[in-house]
Amino acid sequence: MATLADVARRAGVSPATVSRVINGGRRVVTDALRARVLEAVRELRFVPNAHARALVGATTPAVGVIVHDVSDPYFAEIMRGIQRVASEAGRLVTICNSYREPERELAYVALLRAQRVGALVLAGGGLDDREFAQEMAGQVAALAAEGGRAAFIGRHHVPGDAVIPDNSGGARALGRALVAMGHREFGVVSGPERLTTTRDRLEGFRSALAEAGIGLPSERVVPGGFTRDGGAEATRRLLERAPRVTAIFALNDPMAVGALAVLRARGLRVPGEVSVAGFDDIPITRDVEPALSTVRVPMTDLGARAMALALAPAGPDLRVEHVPTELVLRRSTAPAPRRR
Amino acid sequence: MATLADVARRAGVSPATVSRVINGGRRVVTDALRARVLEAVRELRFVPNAHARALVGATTPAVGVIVHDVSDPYFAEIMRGIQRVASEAGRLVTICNSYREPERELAYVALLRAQRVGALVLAGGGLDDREFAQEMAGQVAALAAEGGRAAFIGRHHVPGDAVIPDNSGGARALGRALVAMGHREFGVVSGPERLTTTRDRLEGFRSALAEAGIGLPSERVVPGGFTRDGGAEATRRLLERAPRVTAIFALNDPMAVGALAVLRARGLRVPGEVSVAGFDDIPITRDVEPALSTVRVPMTDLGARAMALALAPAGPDLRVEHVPTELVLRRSTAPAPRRR
DNA sequence: CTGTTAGCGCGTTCAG
DNA sequence: CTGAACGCGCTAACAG
Repeated sequence: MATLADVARRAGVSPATVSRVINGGRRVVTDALRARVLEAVRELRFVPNAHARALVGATTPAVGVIVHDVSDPYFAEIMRGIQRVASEAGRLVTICNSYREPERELAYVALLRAQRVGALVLAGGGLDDREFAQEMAGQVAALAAEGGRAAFIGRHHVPGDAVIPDNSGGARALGRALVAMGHREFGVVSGPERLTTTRDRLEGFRSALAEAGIGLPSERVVPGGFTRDGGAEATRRLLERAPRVTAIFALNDPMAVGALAVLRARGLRVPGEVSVAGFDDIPITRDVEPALSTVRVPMTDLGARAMALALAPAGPDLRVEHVPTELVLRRSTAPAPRRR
Repeated sequence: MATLADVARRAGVSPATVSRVINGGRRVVTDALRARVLEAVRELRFVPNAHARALVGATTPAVGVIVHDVSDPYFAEIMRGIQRVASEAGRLVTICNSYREPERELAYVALLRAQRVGALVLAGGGLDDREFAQEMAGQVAALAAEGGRAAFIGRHHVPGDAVIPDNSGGARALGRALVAMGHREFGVVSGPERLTTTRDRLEGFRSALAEAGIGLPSERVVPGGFTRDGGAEATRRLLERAPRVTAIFALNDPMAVGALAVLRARGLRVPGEVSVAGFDDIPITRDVEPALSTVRVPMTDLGARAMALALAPAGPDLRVEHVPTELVLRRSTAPAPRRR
């Protein structure tokens, strides 16, 4: 493969000159030479070796992103914002799927550090795990020591820049709305228990019910994976335990879609007999039947802000941005039926 | 940042020994020394610089994937297969979104080459563009010359290993089925015109209609972006031009979902007045109302096969695998109404 | 303006 | 089994 030295030889100039032409912010090379060099570059299909370049301290064009799963629409929307900001900064994004495995997540941070990405965004709620948080904090500190910068999306137990959606407040608003509609028998299709996202949403919802003196016994909170099928499975279990619920809160939209599918299969009318609400407001919420009530999280914005933080010049101060969420009522929620 | 030399100093050994411990396929280092070294590595949170490593010819643990857009469920499913095979091979996947911009796609190939990923999967149909194909062929050849390997998903005009779904055959099967249901007035919600995927699906559908002596005038083929909104927009234009169609074929599922939304908004019953079909069989097809008829493309399998090809030891032979597709009829298609 | 020189951090010879 | 020395491809300092 062609190297800078090859190009220099072919153009009859020194390596340094070729380097100047290629990186040439300044017009420090004669037009005649410059033309000869560019010609040689084209003929040889020369691409400067990014590794050699990074080795001498030049910055990498890449930034890194670690998400749980890009096939999850939540992260897909976040990616859109990330990509927009990165593009504007002339950076290329490399994405890594951790599939919620802490070990893989750490391995990816190491990989991206090894690749010397200057900026790193960690999307996806944090984990309530002391050991993991410590390990991650160490990695992030190492990255910072190398002149890089990491930004988290969601609440984490790791010190670092972060953009945090108001999960608790959104869930509380939803809870209040359902209570106002007369619901008293609630069920929650919950997410993985150790995620801060799960905890915050659950806590907000609980607090709204508590305001009205309504309890939410733990058998009414059924955990599952944050996916459509996870939601379906949890909904089945919930209906076995509490067949008389009139409102189901799924902790994210794909789970809510799974809940709708199960209710339809059982012949329970939504929202006639049971109301259903999700969280996030992913695009599909408008296309299911009935259209899904949910809490809008400005996902694209979240991604854009986090990328901007990660791309900002390093500094000692920790920047944390809190982002509001918004209740969106559609047709899947309605006043509670007289009785079930 | 900690370097290999730092680790060596701390452990009281030579850099070469540290290197051997880290890459140590062989047991060429005493257990005692090895332990000292690993201890130092941990304390310093040392991560070998991937750039320096790549520079001396070692392989990276990373493999690269370039897709149009991971937020498209089609690619998300493909990613699942890719990730599975990569994980089994102990490789980490870095994903790049080209957003269908040829220039960005080429830039990513260069970036990944520069990062010395040994294996590269290019997902997403090819482009009918001579210049682009040539440029890409050059990049892929350069990658091969460096000992790497690229595999394409979909039909491309670039010589290389590939996994190709039977787009044409699937569309033909769908066309025949609709004809058999008595449909005669067709409309197509089409994709970006220069993609081979668009062309192949369109061609297959056309050929099925032609068998029955039915023409498909070009004003009945309305192009749009391969997204839900692109489909909605194209459907609106189609309905203006040809208000009496009884069957709409959207060239992928998200577009079909957009079509359903528009038809619902206009009060046209599906499938009572208009039948709708998509392509790919992404998960959401089961959750829209009515459930969507489509052509199943084994996306996960596509990804897995392509990754396996890219990971296979280099060889001179070109391997191309053709993968069948399968017609899936659900509730969005039905016999043609008597008249409209 | 251009060429020469000296590393960046690592793996890999080659001696010991 | 271990250490010393070299060079991967490039950019940055310094001369000229």
